[in-house]
Amino acid sequence: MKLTYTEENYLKAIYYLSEGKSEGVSTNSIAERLQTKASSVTDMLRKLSDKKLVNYEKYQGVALTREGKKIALSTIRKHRLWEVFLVEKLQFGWDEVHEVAEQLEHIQSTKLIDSLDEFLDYPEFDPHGDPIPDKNGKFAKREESFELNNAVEGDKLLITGVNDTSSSFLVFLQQQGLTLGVGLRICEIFSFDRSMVIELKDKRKITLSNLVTRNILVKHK
Amino acid sequence: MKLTYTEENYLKAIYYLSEGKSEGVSTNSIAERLQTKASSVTDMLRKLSDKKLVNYEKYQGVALTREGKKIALSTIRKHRLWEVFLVEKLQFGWDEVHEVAEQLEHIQSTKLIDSLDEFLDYPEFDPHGDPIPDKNGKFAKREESFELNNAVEGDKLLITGVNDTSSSFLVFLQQQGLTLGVGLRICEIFSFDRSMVIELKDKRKITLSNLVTRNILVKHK
DNA sequence: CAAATTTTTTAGACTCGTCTAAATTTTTCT
DNA sequence: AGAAAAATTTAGACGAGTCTAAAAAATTTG
Ligand SMILES: [Mn+2]
Ligand SMILES: [Mn+2]
Ligand SMILES: [Mn+2]
Ligand SMILES: [Mn+2]
Repeated sequence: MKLTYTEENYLKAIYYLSEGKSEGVSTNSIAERLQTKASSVTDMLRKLSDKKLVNYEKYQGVALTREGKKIALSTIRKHRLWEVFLVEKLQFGWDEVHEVAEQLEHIQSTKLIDSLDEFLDYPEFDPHGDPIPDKNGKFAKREESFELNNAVEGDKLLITGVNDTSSSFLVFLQQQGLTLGVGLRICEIFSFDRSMVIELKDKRKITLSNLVTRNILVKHK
Repeated sequence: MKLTYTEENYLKAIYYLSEGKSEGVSTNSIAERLQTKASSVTDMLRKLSDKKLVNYEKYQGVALTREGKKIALSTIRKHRLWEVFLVEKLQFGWDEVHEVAEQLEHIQSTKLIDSLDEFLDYPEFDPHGDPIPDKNGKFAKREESFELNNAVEGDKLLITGVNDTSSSFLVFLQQQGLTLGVGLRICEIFSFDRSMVIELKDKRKITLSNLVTRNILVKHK
């Protein structure tokens, strides 16, 4: 089945919006995510439904079919592999890769993506710590990660990912030296606003607001 | 200026068709090259003309403006750099790269292409021996290359490129061990059909028809 | 040179993805 | 429940890129 750029983006959006949730995904949430109008979404849902990529009933929200999910995962796989390529091989910053990967993920060639996977030595996580589906759509589990704001004083942790992948947040983390794989220790947590003082390997102490700690994923060292 | 995939393909086609020639490029030749209809070409020429990317007068053929040529060269640069990437880094065969490069050439990111160029160590030629324009659109000259059918008995030569980049021709050459950089010596030329017997480094002798030799570029060793 | 042929453009239509405005259905609130 | 609000779909339109069929211009030929 040959899909357009746009159809793939819709499937990916529906996949992300349905993560966790058991009900169908709403028209408005898709519209918001794709920066388009609800009426455009309705049109596309009918089209994807005709192609048996989603189960869609008027006013009832939408869910991916097995085939639709397969395509969404394949697109996510391509996106994340390209992000690894950009960071590892072309020295992009982790805040710079998303926009380009958004284009590269639509290149159609099975051989290309499998060769790229091999060239990158079968990475399991992208530059933001998100797991990369393998050829069959299986994820490596992001082992016992949790959000930094749930840690307690004294914890020694490693950064494994981020929840917010916006450029501004990533640049902020980069400036503070907080990147994937960096180790840290919780020195102090202020209960009145849940802000935290953490210490890095080089003894530098940094204070992070709760907004920040909620968006950093860590695991125990 | 943000161009569509299709507009870039038209500019590239016009560039190739105008190489050498001094008159304008004909509507029909563009249609044939892009596997479309003359009426579609006329529509697009008007559009490109409005954007000042081509000089177009009804019934008079078309030529690229300075800006149009710049975009065509940038697209060709991207195409050829991606082809080098696919062959050098991802182990594609030289017959397999064109189709994928046709997609990759439309990815929009200056940083991406400049980083790729650096990553590949600023290659001057693509896997078919075609020169890669630099950032400013300047080509490395393909030094004193000529078509193999113009060689004479006894010549010792190196393969520098091909005229025909069709998959079937490239697979044929590959099978015969005739790839870029391979050395050969002309043993004999049969005047009745201009077919040639050549000898490779490993002493293997191969007979090539004139159709083949016309499509292989060589230089003196 | 005038007729025949070829090339090119125009006219009108179609698909895709989008939009605005209006209608309809569902949900929320009093 | 019934009204108000919110969510969703429908109707109708548009631009990009394509097509076929027909008209117009240019070129070739007798
Ligand atoms: Mn991304
Ligand atoms: Mn995308
Ligand atoms: Mn090519
Ligand atoms: Mn192309």
